[in-house]
Amino acid sequence: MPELPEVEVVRAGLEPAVTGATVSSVTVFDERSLRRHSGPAEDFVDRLTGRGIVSAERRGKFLWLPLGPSTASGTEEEGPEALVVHLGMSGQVLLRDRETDDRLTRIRIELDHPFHRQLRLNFVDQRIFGSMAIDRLLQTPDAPSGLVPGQVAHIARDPLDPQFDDRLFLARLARRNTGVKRALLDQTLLSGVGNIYADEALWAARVHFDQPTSTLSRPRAKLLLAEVRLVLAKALGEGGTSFDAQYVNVNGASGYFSHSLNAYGRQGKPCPRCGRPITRVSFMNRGSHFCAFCQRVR
DNA sequence: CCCCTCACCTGATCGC
DNA sequence: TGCGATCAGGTGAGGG
Repeated sequence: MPELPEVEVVRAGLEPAVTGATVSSVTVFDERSLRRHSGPAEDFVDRLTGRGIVSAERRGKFLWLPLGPSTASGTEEEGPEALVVHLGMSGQVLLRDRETDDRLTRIRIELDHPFHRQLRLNFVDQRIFGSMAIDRLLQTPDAPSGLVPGQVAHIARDPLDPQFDDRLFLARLARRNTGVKRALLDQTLLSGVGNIYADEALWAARVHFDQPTSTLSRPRAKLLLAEVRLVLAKALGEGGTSFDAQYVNVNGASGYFSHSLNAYGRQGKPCPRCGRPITRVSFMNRGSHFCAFCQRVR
């Protein structure tokens, strides 16, 4: 699902259900879904079983559930840990009762919750680009208040984060020597933006995807950042973008934002601004959708 | 250090 | 119906 709005929909759906719950059992059906876990499946299962879940956090497209103290004694000086989830291209976290199975479930986590009683988290992932992992929580240099998993430490804040630093972003962007869409997709520069919302924000700001970052004027860069924020916030308000049942919230429901797309997936259809057809070109092994009239390199 | 390409995967869908 | 080709919203390792 997974750009910022879709991941945030999952995080927000998970939070009330998992906070205060205890992991009662873990089943790994496909070990490839542990690609970001350093260790075998048994290690993942052992370290997760019996742990309490403290909250549900997110940075960019990474999601994590901080864990309470381990019941295994003597190892707590290692510091706090979290269950890290990345949805990749096709991952879902589905909140179910203990009887419900989902096709393509790669990992199943069963929870006991004081109010919601017995729950089941099915991690479903067609392409297995997503993953779960247990990772240590670290203090990051840019976050005096926040702990993030080690594997998320290099990810920048997202533009909806109140602590996102606009001036720092604009300065780093201007120093880049690449095309602006590449920069938008670079999660170490700003996080949460993927192919859909990059194309949508570029369309809204009337910027060509391959405009060199070094020649993008500061006013246009600021406008682009503002449009990134707008499109992310709007999509979040509509429950994310889903074209099919692949992108859903924790209850399996789809978002509505696909009805609001102006450029992404609309090749051949009229640009909502000027009426000329939207172009699709291959770029970075994916599609870039833009209006060749409204969005020109300059 | 920065930038870019590519490998990693499966399943749904489309055209023949 | 069947079969091969094509496509999909992400990330990080490794080469230049």
